[in-house]
Amino acid sequence: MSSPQPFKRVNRESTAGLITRQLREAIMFGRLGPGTQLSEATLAAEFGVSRGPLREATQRLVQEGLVRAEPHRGLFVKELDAHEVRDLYAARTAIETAAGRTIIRQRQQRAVLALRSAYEAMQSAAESGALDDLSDADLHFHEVLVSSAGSPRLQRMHQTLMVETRMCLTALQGTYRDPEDQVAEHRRITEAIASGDSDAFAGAIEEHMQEALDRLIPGGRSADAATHG
Amino acid sequence: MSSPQPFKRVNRESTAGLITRQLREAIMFGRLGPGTQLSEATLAAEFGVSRGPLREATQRLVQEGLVRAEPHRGLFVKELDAHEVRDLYAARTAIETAAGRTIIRQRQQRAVLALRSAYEAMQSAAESGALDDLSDADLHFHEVLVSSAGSPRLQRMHQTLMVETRMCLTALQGTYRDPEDQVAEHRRITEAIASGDSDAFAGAIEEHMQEALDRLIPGGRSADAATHG
DNA sequence: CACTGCAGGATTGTTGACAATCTGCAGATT
DNA sequence: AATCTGCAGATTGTCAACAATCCTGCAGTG
Repeated sequence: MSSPQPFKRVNRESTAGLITRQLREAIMFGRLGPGTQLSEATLAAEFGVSRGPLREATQRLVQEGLVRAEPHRGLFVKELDAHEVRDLYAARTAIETAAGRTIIRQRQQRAVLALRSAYEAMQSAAESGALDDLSDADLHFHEVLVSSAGSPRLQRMHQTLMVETRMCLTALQGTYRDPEDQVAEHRRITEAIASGDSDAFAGAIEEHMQEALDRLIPGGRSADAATHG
Repeated sequence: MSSPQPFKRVNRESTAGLITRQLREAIMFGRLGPGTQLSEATLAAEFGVSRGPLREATQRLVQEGLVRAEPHRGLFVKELDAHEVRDLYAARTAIETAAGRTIIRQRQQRAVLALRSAYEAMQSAAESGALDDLSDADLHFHEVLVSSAGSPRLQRMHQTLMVETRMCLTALQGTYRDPEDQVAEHRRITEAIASGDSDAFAGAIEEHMQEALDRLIPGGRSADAATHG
């Protein structure tokens, strides 16, 4: 920013906001596994607050789709079955494709630089063999992709999806993947954007998502539209 | 649907849910205009409930992006400036394009039928000169488009966007538009999907959104990326 | 032996009151 | 005259208790 502004804004995050963030992270990284029931009283005691702010926090997570609320029953961490995971990646494909196309249409050089930088972070993480860092860099790459499009709404929707993505990755922690491949796919995405080839980019994203899906749902092929509300 | 299910589920909507819906509608249709401050105490009294459930309801609206919360200041109905409206339609374009492409890829005949039906509803509304009905049918068409893709996440994100869209339409109530054009654009969209031409469809949607934007922001052309945090 | 009805225990949904914070205005000061 | 200080009023943020609802297990009955 151009204005100096020597002091940071004082901590103005609401209690509910703090709790929301902590719970979200706990869910993301599997400390609260899928299906776990969240007891308001227990959590409130743990956080050292009353049930009011805690309720507010959980309601936010419900709206984000991370927590499922059954009336008078309780709150449960959402479980992602194969169908859900497919939907998640379909939604991500939609958002990220749109973001990339926007970047290409606007010929945003800054976005290309940011993506290259994010890509290089992945590369060095892969070289040093830090798999956790590589995973982080991977997610970060996709966040940069969407945020570069400059659409607050797209970005907000994407953030929610990325939290769920992290849940998936946490779930298959321990599974292995060739870091080379992982980096190469992102290289293709980056270069497609850099060269301004919109269709090549869309194809690369599509393939990338399919790749991820195949790893997450080994057996799953078709979505069988039979039981389809 | 095929399963009979002779009884509807008993009314199990929480108080907060009811209030959320009412507030949302009030905002959508301009009964609570942009910038209006929402007083918790006043609203709670009007709804005849305590501040607890009401707070829960407003929090949901905040997360949906319809209401802006300033800490210790109050809640304000969000105002959509030109930049926001552009973003809104960009996001809609992203979602609806993705939905249509999915439908085309899966060759969903049912979706084509549903779209044709929605299109015909627009047509008859246009012929009878019922502009409000035409407007409703228009929004319904886009909802059908997205819901036909069968992606819960896409649909949920789209619903939020459609509420904001309705806000925009409410704002320019009284402005006129040739119903013929409006219907024709949706005809092009429908036929592009029916014929399976993915790129033609994307073009039709793009153009449709641009058309709407031009009407909403008469002077606005470029998004000037200068002040772009 | 299977089904129905009911209390026990626990959880959520709701309420009204209390505390912290912000805005705007009156009054004092330079 | 302009600016700063402090108070009043109003609003939100938080809390602990009350009421309604739901699940579980057991006794009773055909």
